[in-house]
Amino acid sequence: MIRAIKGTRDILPPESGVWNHVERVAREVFASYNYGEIRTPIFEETALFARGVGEDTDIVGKEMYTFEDRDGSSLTLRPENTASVIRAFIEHRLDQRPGLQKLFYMGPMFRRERPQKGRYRQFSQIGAELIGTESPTADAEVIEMVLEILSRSGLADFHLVLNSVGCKECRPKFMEALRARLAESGAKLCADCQRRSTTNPLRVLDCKIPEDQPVIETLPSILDYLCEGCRTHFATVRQSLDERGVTYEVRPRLVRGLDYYTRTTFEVVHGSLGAQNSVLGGGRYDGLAEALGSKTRSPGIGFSIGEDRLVMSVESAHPALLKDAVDVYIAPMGDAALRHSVLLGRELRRGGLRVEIAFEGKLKRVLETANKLNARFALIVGDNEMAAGVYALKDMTSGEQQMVKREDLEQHIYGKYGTTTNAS
RNA sequence: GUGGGUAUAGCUCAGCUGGUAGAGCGCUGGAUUGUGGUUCCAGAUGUCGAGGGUUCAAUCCCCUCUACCCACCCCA
Repeated sequence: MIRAIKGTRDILPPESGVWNHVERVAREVFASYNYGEIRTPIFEETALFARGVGEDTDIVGKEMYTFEDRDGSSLTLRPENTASVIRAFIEHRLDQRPGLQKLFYMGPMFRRERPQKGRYRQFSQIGAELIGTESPTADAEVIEMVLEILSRSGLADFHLVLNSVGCKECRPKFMEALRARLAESGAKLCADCQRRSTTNPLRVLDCKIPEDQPVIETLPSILDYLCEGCRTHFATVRQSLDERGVTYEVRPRLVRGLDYYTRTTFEVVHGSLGAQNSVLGGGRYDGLAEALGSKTRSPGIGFSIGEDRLVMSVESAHPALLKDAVDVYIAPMGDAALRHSVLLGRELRRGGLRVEIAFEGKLKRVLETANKLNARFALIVGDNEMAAGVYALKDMTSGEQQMVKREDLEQHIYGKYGTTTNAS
């Protein structure tokens, strides 16, 4: 048997309905903030990610799906989308367009990691980029927007953590101080942290081992090293969030996995996700466009939601979304009734109802199926009905059945249930 | 890349100190020629993950492999 490749999976109904639900919500929210969709290729020149994401990141170092094309060039399946968006921004001279560039995307990304709960080799992200402003109010607006997507998707108990990682002026000073401190007292830390001290000192700050905490407490905080510009920028971001009523936790030890972040970084975590509790991450990247060859300075801020994880959280909060139901299940009795039902069903469908017509089977069997499919109504079409021009409409929940004229069907169905609420 | 767990029917899982398999759900038909949900009856479905070893005999014990899950690293 041929199976899906490790770390990839099929999304089947009814779960695919939850995916559609969160994507629909995201599109609505993006539209309300005036973002337009950008669709970039799924593979790019390897150099784009090497330069854009950062040579020293794990993503570039060991997780990319890279392959050689027939002409010998090196291509890579996109491990994230910000680099591609900036590449497109530069390539199409979007900096020359009026106003800010506000772009969103959704789609699959690829990283060759060991799969586990909430982590796949092909996974999907929903993200957005706001390019062309350094305004801290923009940072706050982007954060507000992404939280709006979460809450309108049905998530309630998520937690926003916020930090500033400084700029190319002040971060090196902090890194220097951090390395110095680690050189002094690093020997008291766990083996992992000793390794991190040289490979990725920032990660030491994020260590969860209780025994290491006393030492970690004494390590310098980035917030104490911010330059004047970064300090006021961060203060204004916080003020704007406060004024919007957005609650957050400032976590000076919040570390992001990509090299391009400057100033504001943020992350949202949610329980129910296992060890991978981060449902989205984002931040500002003021130097990225120039690093990728832009002639004009094009500061930006963006985020990306782990759609797989968001869906997982929404499902745990709203199991009902996984129960999709047909509105009307039509049970024709005999060939003439079936031909009649086809046209009747089409009318109801055009009226916006979710309708299924049983092509074969005895009435008892058909009603059984209607029941198993959670049909709200069964509509029985037999000789009596066709002759009289009325149909037996059966409410599958209450069991009540009444004869309804053709033109009154929709009214009866909607009258009882309002509009349909199917996720998909 | 490293560690742990699991692998038996379509699904969820039982299966004792070795004697080649069971339940629930689902599926098919019937009790009921035009009425589902609750009952009742009957039925179909397994290379017991793969390969090798021990044994008279292996789903069970041993070895190897593979897949999946969880965790580490790291991240969405």
